[in-house]
Amino acid sequence: MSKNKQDDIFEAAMKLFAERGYDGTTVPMIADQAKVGAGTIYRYFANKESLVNSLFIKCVLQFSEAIRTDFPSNSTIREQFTHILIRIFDFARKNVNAFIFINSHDDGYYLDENSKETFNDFLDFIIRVIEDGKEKGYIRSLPSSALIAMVYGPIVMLVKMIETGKLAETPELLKELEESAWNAIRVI
Amino acid sequence: MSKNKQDDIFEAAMKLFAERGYDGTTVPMIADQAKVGAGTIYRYFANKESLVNSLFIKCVLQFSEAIRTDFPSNSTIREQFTHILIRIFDFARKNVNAFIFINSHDDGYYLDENSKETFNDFLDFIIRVIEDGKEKGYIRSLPSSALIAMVYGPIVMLVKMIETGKLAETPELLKELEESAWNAIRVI
Amino acid sequence: MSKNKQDDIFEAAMKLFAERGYDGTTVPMIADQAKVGAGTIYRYFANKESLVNSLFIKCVLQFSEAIRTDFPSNSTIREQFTHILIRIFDFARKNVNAFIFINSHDDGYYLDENSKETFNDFLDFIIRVIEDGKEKGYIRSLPSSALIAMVYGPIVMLVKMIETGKLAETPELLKELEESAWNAIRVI
Amino acid sequence: MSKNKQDDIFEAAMKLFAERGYDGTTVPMIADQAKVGAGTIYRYFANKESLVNSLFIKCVLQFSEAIRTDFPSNSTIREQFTHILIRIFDFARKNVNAFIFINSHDDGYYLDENSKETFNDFLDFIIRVIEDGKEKGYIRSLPSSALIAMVYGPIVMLVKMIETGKLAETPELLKELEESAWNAIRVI
DNA sequence: TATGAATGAGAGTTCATTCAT
DNA sequence: AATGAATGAACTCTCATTCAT
Repeated sequence: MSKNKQDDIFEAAMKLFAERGYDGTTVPMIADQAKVGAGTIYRYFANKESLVNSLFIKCVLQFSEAIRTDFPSNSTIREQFTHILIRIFDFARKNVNAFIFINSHDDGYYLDENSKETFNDFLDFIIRVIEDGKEKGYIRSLPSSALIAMVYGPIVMLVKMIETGKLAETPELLKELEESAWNAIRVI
Repeated sequence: MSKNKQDDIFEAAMKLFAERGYDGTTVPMIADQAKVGAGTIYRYFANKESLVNSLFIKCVLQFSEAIRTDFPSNSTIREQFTHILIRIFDFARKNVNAFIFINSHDDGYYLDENSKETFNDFLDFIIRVIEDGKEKGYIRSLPSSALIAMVYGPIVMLVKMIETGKLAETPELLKELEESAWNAIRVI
Repeated sequence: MSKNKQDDIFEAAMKLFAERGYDGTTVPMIADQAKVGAGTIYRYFANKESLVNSLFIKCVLQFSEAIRTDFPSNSTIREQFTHILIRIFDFARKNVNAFIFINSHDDGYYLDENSKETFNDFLDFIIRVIEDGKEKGYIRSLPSSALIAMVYGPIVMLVKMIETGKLAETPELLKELEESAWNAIRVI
Repeated sequence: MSKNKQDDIFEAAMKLFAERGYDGTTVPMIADQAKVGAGTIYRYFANKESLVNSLFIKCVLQFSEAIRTDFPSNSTIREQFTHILIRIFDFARKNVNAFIFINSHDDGYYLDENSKETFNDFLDFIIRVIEDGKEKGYIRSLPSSALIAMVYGPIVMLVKMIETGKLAETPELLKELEESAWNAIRVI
């Protein structure tokens, strides 16, 4: 199949974790999906927990990079906001399983410190943008986590709906969403 | 030590499912938490799957009723919207575990048709209100599920944040959220 | 079968450990031999290691008691020596598996501190008798552990031989052995 | 880094088997210790069982030869006895692992007929010396295996004690032991 | 010839479920 | 009606063995 078995395992685990959750996914399931022997997984990961953590970090870093690359640091807040939303949707479209996996596992009891830190580093970037917007008077002065929830909550839900076919993805929809999300947090 | 063992089991399962998910929760864990013998659970439920499904339906019906009771059918869309948001938050505050349980299990592979239907019935009520608003020109003409995502997504995320202590719940916050949510879906 | 499943497990494990060693014995083997389900073993012992340790301590304590009961503290060294040898052989005859198990597992890497201490407590009793004999001038002034080896080494080997049928046990043999062993350590 | 990989494997296996037993030692452990690839072991031995058996035979033959070389066939029984004891101790000192390996594996369930026969051939040599001594009236008329146990049992135990540091090896100790052992089996 | 990545059978262990009490 | 000891299927993980390189 592919050249790299570790990537096959990552891919398989990501898909299954996204669909059935960490505890609902067994190692043999992952092995089947990745088309490798069950023992092979243990050549690449110390155990199942180590696998989720490695996968989580990998996904968060990819996600983070997707958003930070070419970030318009010198543009207006509004443009920065648009950049982030577009990138999130782009990432989610191209990496549905990664996106769903991240959002359904970010508070798992099996995540280690390293995973939590990586996730928080990513959040910090977003929070800094928001804080900046608040200071400059463009964004409402609510707690940053609340602002994130207002913008990010809908996206997570929409992506799940699109993935399960409950909603058709259209450029118009994304444009409207972006506008709505901005309306939700901007100072009027 | 309630009078009713079935309710003790429901309560225990809800708490644990909300915290650790369906597959991360074992029947003995539930029995311990409910302070009943493990075998007792099988006097009330055919098996673990039957327990989640019963619990899910029970929670969704409670949630549904909380929102529908005293629904201001003859008021303005804006008032209806406020009613729904307040009731959702009220419910979430008084039944954190139920609220989190519903939102983290509504697409579980273990849910049977009955559970899915009950959940859809509930959604339909919300959708009807939204459709009405769209027809009357108060709400943007986006797919109803997208509009639900825009309003409900933030709430789910905020409640989780409040529950995990990442965000303090204040009346002001809820008011702001309500305004934001309305801004997100209203026709401007 | 028996009334007590824990004892069935102990008995089965002892026999198998004596025959095949700790690592050569699997938990399913023990379950089969004990006529219990494999899972039942884990109701009585946290894991396989905990089982060997519990068993080891149990056996050593039984062995120790067999030797110390009615120990003739006020008799001559020679009589004390005879007492110990007779009791060791009695114990070995009535509890072949326990005897072989103790002697083949007393330096296992899987033994915990508690097990080692229990075993050393037992050895200490023997050592004290020997030291007493040395002080009184009846026993050669060699290191006590060397003296133990001289007396105990043959016994372990003989019991194994008797168990595997390479040697027939007779009262005469035991008498001779006792004499030989005494000759080996006494001051001539 | 010897020239001969087979010997490296033998050496590594011997050390590990002596320390942890056959079942407690894995093939990768042996490969690591021998500084060869795990697959390489299978170029020299059909499987793990074949490896123990080859190693066991090799060790027993070395041991046997160490004792039989320059055996004083025409000397007194006493001198022959001394020769054997000295050679055993010499061998044990120079080949601790081989000595411990032999004595802890001579009744392993994994030994094949060939191994058992080689071991018995070795024992037969000792037995013949003993039988000779019994006939000539120098050694007690006990079963030869019992006499072996009386002499060999202490040695095995002492060597283990010396190896684990519980006892210091001194020329005096060996002399005393030799005397004791002789006292144990000689006709008085 | 030598390797070590890959494998799957089987190890230790857990847990949904049953059933004698 | 309620229990929890008992179970075995299924889980996570290990390791003897194979085989492409």
